[in-house]
Amino acid sequence: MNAGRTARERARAQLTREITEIARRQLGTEGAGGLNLRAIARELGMVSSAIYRYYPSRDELLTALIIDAYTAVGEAVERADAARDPDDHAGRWRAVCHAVRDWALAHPHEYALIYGSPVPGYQAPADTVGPAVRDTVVYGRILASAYAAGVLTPPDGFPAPPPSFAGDADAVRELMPGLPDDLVARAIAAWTGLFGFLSFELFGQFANVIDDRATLFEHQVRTLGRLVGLPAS
Amino acid sequence: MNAGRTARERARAQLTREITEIARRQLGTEGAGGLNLRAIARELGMVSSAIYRYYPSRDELLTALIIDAYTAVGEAVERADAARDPDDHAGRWRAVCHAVRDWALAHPHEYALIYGSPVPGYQAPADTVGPAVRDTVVYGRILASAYAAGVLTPPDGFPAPPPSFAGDADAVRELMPGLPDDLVARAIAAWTGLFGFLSFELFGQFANVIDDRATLFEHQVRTLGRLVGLPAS
DNA sequence: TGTACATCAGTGAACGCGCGTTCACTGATGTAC
DNA sequence: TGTACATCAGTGAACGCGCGTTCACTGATGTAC
Repeated sequence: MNAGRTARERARAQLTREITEIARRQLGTEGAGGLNLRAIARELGMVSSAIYRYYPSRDELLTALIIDAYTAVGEAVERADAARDPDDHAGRWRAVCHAVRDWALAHPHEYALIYGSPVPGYQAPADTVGPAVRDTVVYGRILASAYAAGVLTPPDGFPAPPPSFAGDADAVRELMPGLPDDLVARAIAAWTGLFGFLSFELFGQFANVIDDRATLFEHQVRTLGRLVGLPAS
Repeated sequence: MNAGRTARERARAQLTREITEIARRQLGTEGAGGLNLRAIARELGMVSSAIYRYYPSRDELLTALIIDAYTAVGEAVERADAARDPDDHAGRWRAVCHAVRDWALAHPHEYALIYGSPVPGYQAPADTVGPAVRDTVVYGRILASAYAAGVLTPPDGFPAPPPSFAGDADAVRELMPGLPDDLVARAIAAWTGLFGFLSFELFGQFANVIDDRATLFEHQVRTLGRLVGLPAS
């Protein structure tokens, strides 16, 4: 990501960027399966084999798109969180949720790429893991901070997780240090509730049923926030 | 779906079934985009054009697969619900959730077909609508029955939906007659929470984090059930 | 500062492959009298 | 019960299309002395 000193380096960075941009646009019309190296080359006025100077294969290009998508939503979430008063934990949670939704609505096919059906025959390499959890890291930070501040007051009347959950709770707790198992489980329920809503909205399950999705989303976000114990605000 | 009196009719029904079965298997290895009429014909030992006696196009075959998938999960849910004591509303809810999950784990690619990313360039025709809501109809029936029996006791401490939700609540209420707006909103949160969990599980978001998914699922189902007010059981 | 050599972006041809769909046809199955 | 005709499943050839990837090459850009 450095500036690139020589003309060659700058040209290479520029073309790499153009290739991924065109590929991203292809996602929008054809989906991940329709990613087409020859069409990209055509649009750039190059011969198809020239693409191989930039990406060694179709799969590598797909990996770059996936990492870009995770990075984009992660950055959006980080920005939204940073713009809030750090002590306004409920506001930060809502800001994060809306950042994910705004990004998803603006980039539905990139959302589908990372949160929809896996691309058949494609195996995500290890370097997608870091970018993939960037948004979840922010989420975990908010909850950990709220818990440490003693402002998490989860509603009563819910069951406690079984002891056998303890192992997985430890793994998730690395993202939200300090939270007891009960709240870790609720945190997962809220997080999956967020993406469950967005997948229903983006993948068409709400068609002809829910019209005012923004209103319902805002309400669901507040409901899920309360479930993990964030203040009503 | 009648028996088919003439040999021709029986042969036609049989071959139609075989075509969809092979197509379903293709989904598993190639995804929806890889649906391949020529490969199906090859496997049946027919010439590729013969497929057109059974399905007028690739899209029609895809539509049949989608309807089959919705029907399969709908029937699984109906069976699970029917096997329970009708007054055990919490048990019926859990049975429904487990039926969806069991079906999804047994048929991950069909789950992806109906609850994952939309197939690019494919527009679902109107006759998918009925099968698509079959599971939701069962869900709504359980909640309506529990509400009518006066056994829904939703936990306190959650926000009320805004008045602007009333219109969409009316639409959803057709599936769960009698429920107040507040519970309709919670019902949607629980339903999206169910599918949000399953999509995370099936699409790989839990990889390397949640190992004992059955345990966490059972717990989340109980948590979501309580959220809509079902008894703890 | 100029020269010799190394690096590398892009070319063009080729390989091997497979797709969905149309159409005129043959021959077996079904139907009406 | 037998015959004449209609229906329809499956054939085989063809159309038009495009894909990912490899490879030997040319010529421009960059580097070391």
